[in-house]
Amino acid sequence: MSESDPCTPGTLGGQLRVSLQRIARKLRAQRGEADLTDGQFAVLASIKRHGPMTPGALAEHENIRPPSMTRTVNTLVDLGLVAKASHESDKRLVVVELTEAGLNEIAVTRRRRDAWLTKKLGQLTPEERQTLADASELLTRIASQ
Amino acid sequence: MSESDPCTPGTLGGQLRVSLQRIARKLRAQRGEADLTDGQFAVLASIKRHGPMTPGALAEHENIRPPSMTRTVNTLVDLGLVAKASHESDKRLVVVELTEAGLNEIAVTRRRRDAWLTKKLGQLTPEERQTLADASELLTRIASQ
DNA sequence: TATTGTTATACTCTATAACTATA
DNA sequence: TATAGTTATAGAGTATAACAATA
Repeated sequence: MSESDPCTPGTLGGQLRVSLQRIARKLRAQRGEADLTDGQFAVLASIKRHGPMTPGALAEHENIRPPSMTRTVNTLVDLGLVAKASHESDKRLVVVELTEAGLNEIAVTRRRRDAWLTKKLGQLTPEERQTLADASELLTRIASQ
Repeated sequence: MSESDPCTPGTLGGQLRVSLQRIARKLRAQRGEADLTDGQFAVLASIKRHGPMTPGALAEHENIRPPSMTRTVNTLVDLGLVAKASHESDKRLVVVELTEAGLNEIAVTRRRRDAWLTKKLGQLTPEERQTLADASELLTRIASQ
């Protein structure tokens, strides 16, 4: 009945959820004024990771509806960060690909967003950083299931 | 060029940020149809944690502007989850407090939101859960600085 | 005159439904 | 007929600016 045993899945679940949401919120708050929104940046990162994709595939990937993705993609096109190409064989399809500027934007934005967390991590001990590195892998595994 | 040493603050920062945002997003996706929004729930949790507060204080707490908080609070009042009272001495102030229903809503929502993560944690080894428990504390410390 | 809260209004991101073009 | 993408329109949630009440 040690309800407070921190390693019971139930107890840990509640505690971990709170800490994860709190830090995620803090991370989000580091976004600069002229920065891309989370949704816009996620599209760039998705294309970089998985290669050029159709708007439909991007929408499914980001868990939003196709019309919303059309808007996001058009914004990115206007910003010159992605380009639309037509599919070779199936003319219904649009393929969204990164431009040079888009690729560069990913690097710049990542650097800026990492800065806050990197600074905080520098204040930890090597052991604590190792714990977070291990946790990072576990969380990625959980999230991908 | 061990750019990939996972315990360098810089490398870990990028990797951890990605995993944190991914899991936070997944957690958010567990929100049910009839569930409160994150902003609404945060208000309830904030009042429970810190006691009755003015809309202004809540707005500052949640990093949104006062007019937005007025809207959120009014929605919660309509739902019967909070109540507005007037301040004893300063009649400009409104004090927002939890109702019984609001207190109950916190418990129910927490239980529902914890369910998904708890299930995932049950599939880990005790050692892995300990790692996440340790990480949870570290992340809370980082977020509160 | 300063402060607190609210109202009026607009912008962003998302959604559903209807439309166009292609298979 | 079915599918991919888009356009049209609407609903949250947030913001800024202007206003009312109180200190």
